[in-house]
Amino acid sequence: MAAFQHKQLWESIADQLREEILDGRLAAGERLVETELADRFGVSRGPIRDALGLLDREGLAQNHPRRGTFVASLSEGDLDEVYQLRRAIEEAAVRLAVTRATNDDLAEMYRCLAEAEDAYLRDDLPAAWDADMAFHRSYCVMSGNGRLCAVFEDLAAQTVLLMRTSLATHESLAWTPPVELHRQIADAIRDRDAEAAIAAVGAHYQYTQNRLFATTAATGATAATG
Amino acid sequence: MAAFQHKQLWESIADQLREEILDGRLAAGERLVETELADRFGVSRGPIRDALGLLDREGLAQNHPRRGTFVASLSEGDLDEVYQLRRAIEEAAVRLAVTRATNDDLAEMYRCLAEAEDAYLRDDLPAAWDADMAFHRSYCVMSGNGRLCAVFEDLAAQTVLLMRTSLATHESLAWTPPVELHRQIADAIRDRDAEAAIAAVGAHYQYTQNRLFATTAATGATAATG
DNA sequence: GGGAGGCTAACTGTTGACATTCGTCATGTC
DNA sequence: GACATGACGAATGTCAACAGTTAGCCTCCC
Repeated sequence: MAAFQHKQLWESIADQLREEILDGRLAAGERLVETELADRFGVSRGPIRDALGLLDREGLAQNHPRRGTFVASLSEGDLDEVYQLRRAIEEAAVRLAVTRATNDDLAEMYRCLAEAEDAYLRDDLPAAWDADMAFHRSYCVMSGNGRLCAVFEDLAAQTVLLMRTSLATHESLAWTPPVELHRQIADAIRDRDAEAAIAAVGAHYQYTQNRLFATTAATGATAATG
Repeated sequence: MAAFQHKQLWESIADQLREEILDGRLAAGERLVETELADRFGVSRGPIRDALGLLDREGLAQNHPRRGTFVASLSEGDLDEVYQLRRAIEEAAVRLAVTRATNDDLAEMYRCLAEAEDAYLRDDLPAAWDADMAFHRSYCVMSGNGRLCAVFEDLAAQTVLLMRTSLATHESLAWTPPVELHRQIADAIRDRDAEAAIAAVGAHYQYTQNRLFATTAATGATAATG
């Protein structure tokens, strides 16, 4: 199951590009020229195309046939979609997690939670966001559902991209995430209370979406993109 | 927005292969040799590789690096995963659908429902399954969430594959789907009652999973695959 | 006779090159 | 002066070929 398998060339390239997109080194909307990337990575265009294809399906890049691939530039409509889906995914995740979580799982979850809270107190926002995502990831993994985790990972990456790009310029988005709501989720999972856990996830996203809606409404929504 | 865009070669090939996999012409576990497919479609291996890559990410094929691509053979564990995710996705879909559904949308949904019921009465199981899936699809589209629809489509295809393959030999799987539960979903959406709609979807999947669990438990679960 | 080792064939991963298409710029006309 | 038209350049889609690896089979040895 865990046999070490040679990482494909295009897989490594995709990892590298994904990191750069999420870091912001590759700006949203930037064109990804196959020949340039091929030169840069010292490979031919084949693996580059495979890597770009993966990023396209992950939602981090957008491919327009015969016109090229661009770093995804996500709109506020995309933000809505991502958060709606994340709520659905995570509600299902906690429903399963309460029945499957081991003590080690719970410890890992609380560790992420503590790290996030600690980072907030230190005013280290990037670290806080990372730990926050790790917390959400922890109970998705607990669900034991690989497909669910895969969808979560895609949405997590797109969330990071959303925060990194246009929407990040709205300084009001650098708000303090609701640590109290996070703790409600964690405690409900620990107590094996499915209904409470689902309600806590729902409350979390209700709060987040209200917050985001207030922000985007205040700045004036730019309607359509791509 | 709806500009006619040239369909890529690999996209057409993926469509064709997907159809054959879901039809059963390509059996589960069967090897998909790139050179053979290239000869068959009269193209080179490039577009074939792209098509297989798409099917891999859709869950209809499984690629083992350096060993080849095979038609996915899904286990009972996969069945659990798919249904857990479908429940999550569709609960979210109806929550959104109740706020967005137009009269035309509702009419289309009830048309699918009627067609499904009609097919059941005619004992035309394949047509019934198709109409059933079209019913589920109808309210996913209503959600207006493109990412949600994309995930649904992947899961729908995998559901068809599950029914077509190993599990289809269990004749008890050819049960009469719960038309009453379907109607509850439809009526709740029509009445713009989100809570009732979500509950109806939950009840539908609770019933289905109980049914499937009873079936697989009775036939003896074959534990792991791949 | 059974098992380990090497050999062969086939397929995948990758590469470089060609043809087609899209965007851009310059030119000509109204 | 502004718009439409044509040509040029560049990048993508596709193709054919090479190298590395995997799986299967045969042979040899115990």
